Amino acid sequence: MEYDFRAIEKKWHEKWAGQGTYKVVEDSSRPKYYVLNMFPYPSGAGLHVGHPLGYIASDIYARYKRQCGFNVLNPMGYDAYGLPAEQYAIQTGQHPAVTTEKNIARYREQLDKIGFSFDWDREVRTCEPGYYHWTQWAFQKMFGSYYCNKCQCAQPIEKLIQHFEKQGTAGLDVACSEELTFSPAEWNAMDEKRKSDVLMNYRIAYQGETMVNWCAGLGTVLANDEVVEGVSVRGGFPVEQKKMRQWCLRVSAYAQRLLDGLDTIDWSDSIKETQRNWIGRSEGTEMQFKVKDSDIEFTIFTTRADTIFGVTFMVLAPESELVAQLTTAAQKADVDAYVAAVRKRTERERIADRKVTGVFSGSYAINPLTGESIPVWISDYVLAGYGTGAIMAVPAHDSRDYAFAKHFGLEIRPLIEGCDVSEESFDAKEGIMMNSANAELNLNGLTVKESIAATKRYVTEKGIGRVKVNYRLRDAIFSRQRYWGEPFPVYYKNGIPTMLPEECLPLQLPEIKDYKPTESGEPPLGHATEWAFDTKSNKVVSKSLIDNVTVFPLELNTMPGFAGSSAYYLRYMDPKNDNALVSAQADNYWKCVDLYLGGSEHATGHLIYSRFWNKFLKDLGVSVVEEPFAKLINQGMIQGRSNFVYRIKDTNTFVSLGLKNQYDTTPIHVDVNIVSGDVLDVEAFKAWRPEYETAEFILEDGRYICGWAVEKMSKSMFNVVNPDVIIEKYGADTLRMYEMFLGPLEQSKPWDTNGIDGCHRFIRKMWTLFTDRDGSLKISDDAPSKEELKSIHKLIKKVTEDIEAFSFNTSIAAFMICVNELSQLKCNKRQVLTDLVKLIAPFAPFIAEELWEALGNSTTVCDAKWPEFNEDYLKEDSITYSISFNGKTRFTMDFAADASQDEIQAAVLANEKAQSYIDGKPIRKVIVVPRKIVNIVL
RNA sequence: GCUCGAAUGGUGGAAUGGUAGACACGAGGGACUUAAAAUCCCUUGACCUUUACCGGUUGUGCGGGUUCGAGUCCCGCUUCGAGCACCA
Repeated sequence: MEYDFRAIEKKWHEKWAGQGTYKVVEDSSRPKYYVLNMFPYPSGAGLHVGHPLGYIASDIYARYKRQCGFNVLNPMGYDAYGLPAEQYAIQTGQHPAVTTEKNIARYREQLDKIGFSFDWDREVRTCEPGYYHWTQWAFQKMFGSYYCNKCQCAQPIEKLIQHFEKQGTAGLDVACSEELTFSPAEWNAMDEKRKSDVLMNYRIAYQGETMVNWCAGLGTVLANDEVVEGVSVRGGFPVEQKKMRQWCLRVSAYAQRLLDGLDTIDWSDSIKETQRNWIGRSEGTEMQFKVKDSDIEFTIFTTRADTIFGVTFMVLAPESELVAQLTTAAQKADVDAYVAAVRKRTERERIADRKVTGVFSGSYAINPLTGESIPVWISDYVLAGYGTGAIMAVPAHDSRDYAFAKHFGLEIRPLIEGCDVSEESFDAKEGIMMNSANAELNLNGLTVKESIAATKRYVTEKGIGRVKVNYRLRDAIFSRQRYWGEPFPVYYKNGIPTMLPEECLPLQLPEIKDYKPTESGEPPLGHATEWAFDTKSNKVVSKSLIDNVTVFPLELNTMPGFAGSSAYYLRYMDPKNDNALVSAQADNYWKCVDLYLGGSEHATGHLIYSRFWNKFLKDLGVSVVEEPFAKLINQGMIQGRSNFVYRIKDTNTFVSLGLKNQYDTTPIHVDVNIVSGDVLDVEAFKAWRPEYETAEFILEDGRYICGWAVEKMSKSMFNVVNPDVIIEKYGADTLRMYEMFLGPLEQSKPWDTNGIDGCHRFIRKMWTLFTDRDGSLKISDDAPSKEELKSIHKLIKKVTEDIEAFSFNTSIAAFMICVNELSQLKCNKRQVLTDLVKLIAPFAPFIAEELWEALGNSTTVCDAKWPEFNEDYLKEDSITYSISFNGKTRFTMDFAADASQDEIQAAVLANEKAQSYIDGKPIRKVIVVPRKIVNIVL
């Protein structure tokens, strides 16, 4: 019986499919375990060997858990809506629905070959109406909710309306875009449109006129996490700030819960830290400043209330509404010019060029503690979107204020004893205060910390300020001016956004011919002809029927990519349910994802949105847990290992790596698939590109050696390795083993096909443990020897510990050692080999099934009980200790395994050789390290 | 600038404060073979010593410290990676 992996893998693939081996149903008699991978975007390029890394790791864990008796949910699906899918469609000139379908089929084919234990009956696709029904449903629920700060949860908007009717805004503590004040009478007098606008200020899904990241290159607005350094993450197009009316999600309302939740989940510190940074909680003080010779008051936010006596000017953000109010007639021309100039600058220019700029408004504010008049300036170093868009400037103790003061020649007043502010500001929150006293408040002599507390207390009591917590986290912009996304289930009733009745969901994405985005931001859905809502028949009808009486226009924007990926883990629990996102019964059984695997690049995107979305669903009573992903592992990226050939300049001659320094050469990327062990297949190279057909080579030792470098795996570097090619040559089991063997799961590491032979040899070596050269099974029912039992139980212990710690590379090393030992021992004992098959099953399921069957089992190895470790087999009769003097090993001694430390110590000191080292010198210390070393310190 | 993480042979990487370099690749040598492939065995951090065996020195980015003993812990750097960044 030769190890014919192609036949074996085909056979088991069919059996698994035929027998529904991986079908999962809720089973209250067994504990559940939910393993999940971040589902892929089905891109046009197909999978490369980097993609399945996380899937393999989670599949190993899922299979292990199943063998340990858990009912394991391990689903897979596709994140099919969104920018990448649409960009690919546009590039290839095909409809996104067509390319998406094609790409999914290709992904599925590739995934299937690797032997995953996915329950494909639970597959979800975000672009299918049966799925996005519930994305739209959740959006409607968010629209119909506001966030109560008192009870820290979402509430139905009807409750808020009742409050307005009875009390207006009095006694309200809710999340909002801006603080409004009105009486019940005023509320009741509002017309429908006005009421709608007011409620938008409170809804969790709301429409707001906000500064957005507008990307003309992609023809859409983007969320903050989709923009890096002023350009779009997708495509790298410039992004500018623009005021637009957009749908937004009030993620900021959940900032504190998102922060607190981090302490309850098992995620890496680095990703928690990233999220904490992104949420950016900052505890400070809001203070009122009166404007001189005016009844205008404005509020600033500061974390350094203690420095109030050092304020020498104020600064407003150019976008602030106060700018118009505070600018004096004399300064108006200058201010207008400045504001216009700032508006012209894109985000990118602001980042690239951080010049100090600003303009005086002409007004003065009154310092509430000193009564001094202080000039109010306008500068773009103050951001409109953070705090109140206005600050008090303390140049002595803030480097930005310092730079501004120096530039415009404003006063710098130090407040901390002994600090030198002649060259730079003293920003540290330490030291003893000075120059900080008025008739009622004396901070002099206090530490900075004490002063902050004292000032907070003072301004609160005096009613000139209050303690305030600010967050950097902004609301998520939820509209995209693109075609390929979930349509909003919204129509416009005379300008008032209105939700479609729930029974009309899902609102299906219409087929249109021209789905390309437009530079002006006009959504492609504007081209749809059947895109109006008839409130009489509750049907989508032609736009030509719009009469704004019973037939109204539908929303033209679509939802962003993260909409569909925010609650998909819930849908896997109950993917075919037409009546609910998930049934209470399924939800109560599976609860949350126990193990979530994916890349760390989603730290500030998907992983925030998903947590937010889940918290909202929890408030609604749909999700049963506060945090959706109990444990998160971020697998590292697989990088490419590129190969180079060296062309001598202006020739078609290529010189081997070792000789290239003798010539003037240009390195050229060469396809890694025609290079083996850094040796170029010269004939394949000639056939690779027409221009190389006549290439000549300068060889060393008769071979052409290529150079190499680790780079991102990408088509343009010709270093993409397709898993299909590896599987064809070595089999899926070898691929799985090798991906895990490459290195620690969470670390980025380069793919190097050269090393794969080691894993393939291991698989074949294991095969020969079971079979004779003539192909017959060579299993014996004799009792195993002591050595054999020791070897396999060492493995059981190591592999069990390593899987629990997700240290798969070291467990594979342990397999290699064990199989080597068993080969040396010529072990053919059923008991030992049965355990070996059970242990290898999660890693190499195909060969495990084949051998499991060969051992005479009729069930699948997936349900084979995980072997139990027995410590007795590892016990040794005697242990060799190294005897050291002053840290240097001198000789060895054997002791019984159960010898006590005292016995060992006494025996060593009585030993003749030891005596010769001691040689009458006093012994300071004897250290007996269990099972290892006896160190005698003289 | 702030926060977090990393640095070990030619390569990927192992090492609860206890014999650094497991395991694998690559390389070198050998066995089998007409030959090759496949397979198996040996060597493989560097340096020194030796005909050989044996033996020695040194060695985990750099500089200190704690300890009988440090890749591992502490302090101070260097370099690389990641996140945040006029966030008041």
